[in-house]
Amino acid sequence: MRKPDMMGKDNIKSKLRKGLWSPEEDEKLIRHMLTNGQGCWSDIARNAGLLRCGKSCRLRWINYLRPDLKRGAFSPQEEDLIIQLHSLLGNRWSKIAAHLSRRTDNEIKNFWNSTLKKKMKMNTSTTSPNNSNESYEPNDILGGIMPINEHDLITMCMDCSTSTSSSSMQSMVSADQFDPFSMLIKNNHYDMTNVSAGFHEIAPCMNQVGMVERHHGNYGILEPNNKMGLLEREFSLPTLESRNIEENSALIDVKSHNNHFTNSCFNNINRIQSSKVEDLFGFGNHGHRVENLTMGEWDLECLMQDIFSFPFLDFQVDQ
DNA sequence: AACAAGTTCAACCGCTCGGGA
DNA sequence: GTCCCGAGCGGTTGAACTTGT
Repeated sequence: MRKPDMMGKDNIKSKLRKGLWSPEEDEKLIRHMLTNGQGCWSDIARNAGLLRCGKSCRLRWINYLRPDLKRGAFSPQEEDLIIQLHSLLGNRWSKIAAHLSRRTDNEIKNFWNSTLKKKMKMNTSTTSPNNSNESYEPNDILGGIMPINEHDLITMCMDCSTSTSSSSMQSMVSADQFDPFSMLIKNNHYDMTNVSAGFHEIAPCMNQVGMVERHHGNYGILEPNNKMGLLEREFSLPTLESRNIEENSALIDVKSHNNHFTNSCFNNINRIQSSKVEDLFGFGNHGHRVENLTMGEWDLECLMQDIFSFPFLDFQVDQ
């Protein structure tokens, strides 16, 4: 025998609307959010007079109705940044979104799956005939790869020290791919000579390089007294705290730095030899703790933050 | 003009995680 | 300790739209 209230819950659940949102529903939600601010989503759904579950309201607000969203096509800079971040973070869309101003994880995910994935695939097949059958799939975590052009590859080969055999280099870098993380380490002056001793020797250093914790994923707090017109979408909301790129008026011009990037990278190859960073650190094995840090925890945020301070990445004002 | 095939993207689903009782 | 609930995340779906024939 089921409890009466549970049956009531089921009744309510079955009455909830699904599918596309109507303009009326949108307006109700916007109006409620602007007058009452963010709270418990199931309460919001109820109080706004919406026959939707809280989850649906949250998604609609975050991905579509939020007034501080940037709509429209992704700029080349954003595209580059997504590629870069995805090579480092993999499918951690929310983390990637946190570094793109006013874009949602859903939007980025869709953009990646519909556009960038194909582009990467095409790049791979044009620059590397040997890999033509392989789809572009970055390694799970920091062993991610980044496509580069043939010129850069040649440059890298020339820069590579004589102590590095071409075969050992190939074991780390395929014809059109290389591992950016080694370069990240280099640019932070981490001593890669001892890297194979284990990640736990490096992790403490990472907290000493001015890596200040930054919080992501908070979509801001609404001003309850905002009286601006609903449909004009000119609400004065606090900016998203995590939207650091444009707030810093800066976007990475990745392409122009491939040479710096790759040269720095390969200056380290003779030290790192053929070991991939993920192998050295055991990143391939998710969930393993190394000195109280899991991969998900060990300051990817800080790492990403630090990436943007690296000298090899010029920041340009995006206007 | 009509249809098929391909693409995009809003929304859903299932899962994990954290906090509170 | 564990149960419940809400928030958030990533994968997936399918309707709407676009492009090709």
